[in-house]
Amino acid sequence: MRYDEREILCVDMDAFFVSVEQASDPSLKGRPIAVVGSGERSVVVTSSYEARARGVKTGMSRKDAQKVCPGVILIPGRVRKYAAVSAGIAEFLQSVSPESAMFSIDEAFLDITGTGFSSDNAAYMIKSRIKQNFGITCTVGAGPNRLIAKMATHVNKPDGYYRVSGKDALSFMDSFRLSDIWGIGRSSVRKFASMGIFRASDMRLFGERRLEEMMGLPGRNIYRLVSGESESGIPKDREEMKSFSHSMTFPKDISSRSEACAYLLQLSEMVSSRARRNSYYGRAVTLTVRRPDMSTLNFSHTLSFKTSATHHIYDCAVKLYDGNGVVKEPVRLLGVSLSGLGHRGIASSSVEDMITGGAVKNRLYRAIDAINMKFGERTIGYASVMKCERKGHRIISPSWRPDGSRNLDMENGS
DNA sequence: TCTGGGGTCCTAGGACCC
DNA sequence: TCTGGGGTCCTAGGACCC
Repeated sequence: MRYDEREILCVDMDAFFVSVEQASDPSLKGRPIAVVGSGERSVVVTSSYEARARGVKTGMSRKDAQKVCPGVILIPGRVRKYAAVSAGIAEFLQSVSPESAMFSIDEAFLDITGTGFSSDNAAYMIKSRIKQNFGITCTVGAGPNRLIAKMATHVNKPDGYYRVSGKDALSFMDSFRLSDIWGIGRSSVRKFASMGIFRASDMRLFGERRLEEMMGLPGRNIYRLVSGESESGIPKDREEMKSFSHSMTFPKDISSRSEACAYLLQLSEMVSSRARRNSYYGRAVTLTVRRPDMSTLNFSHTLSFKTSATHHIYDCAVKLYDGNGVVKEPVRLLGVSLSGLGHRGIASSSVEDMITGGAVKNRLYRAIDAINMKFGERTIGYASVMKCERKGHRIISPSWRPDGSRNLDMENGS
């Protein structure tokens, strides 16, 4: 296999949210801490290495974390703070190479080919500057493409560095279990295990042709992954969003329609105000319903027009709720998503609205958005939403991007 | 008192049109 | 009238990522 003569770095922050908390409160250093969401049913998002050593894992419920690690310090996440640090890091990395991009809030790729830096020099410089300027450590992986650079960060984590040359790429990939390869998830691992394939080397022995015959295109793509093939280019920051969504797991499963509708209104408002703030309009509304047994259903409907109006999205969500018999069983989670996005729409003025006062509603949304922007989320809102037990807007996620229209306007920010 | 939230991409069948 | 093919849109579901 041949690789381009490129030097790609992957810069991965170590326990990012936790590290930011420790940098701003040094008394937390060296202690078992975990950043969590705020709901009763929220989970661990990130934990310190001390907590990990005592069994705390990402995705664990708060209770389980406290059970395996008594005395663990649970800290509700502050997304704005993390986003600000992430943006600072992005700016710094741009100065190292203009061919760089944050891939998520805590991870970046750089192409340093032609910058005059060797991978080793760039890596050590980046590590020391990030430590100096932001008070946190990171791990750098280097390789001929993005996949290998990313996989190389797994070798010496935390606060490490590892480089893989093009000629070592295959044997490097062969050293991983399938489950540790970026892009191969639990479901694929299970499927391959049933075929007697456990490691990258097993799969390469199995052969690309056979895999493609058995699994089609996805088989071939996975074969290429385990062979260390991937794009070497740096992904440009995506400018256009494809969808906006919000969902909510309730403290207790709900079964009344009126309660569900209040939450649907709240979720519709969260989605549509985000769309309006970023000048998007969407056509497709999807309702997500999770049952107490965790089974999850999606129902969607495509409107004949693009909209960013709360009442259009809400009406659609309620129709999907009513039209699919959702009310018959208790609900653990509800979600509303808007997709089919574009920058032109009819605001809140469908033809019916022109007659029924949509233009008035449109002005009302603008006023509500302006007030909430100025004085804080939900300074003004729907009365039925105010009754909701779960006020939402609190759960954090590591995937929010430091810029653009990703959701940074959450609470618990600084 | 198990199991969050926000995204992207892909597949597959059916409807519908040419 | 019968037949088939291609293309696109819609809906539902799944896999995977951070």
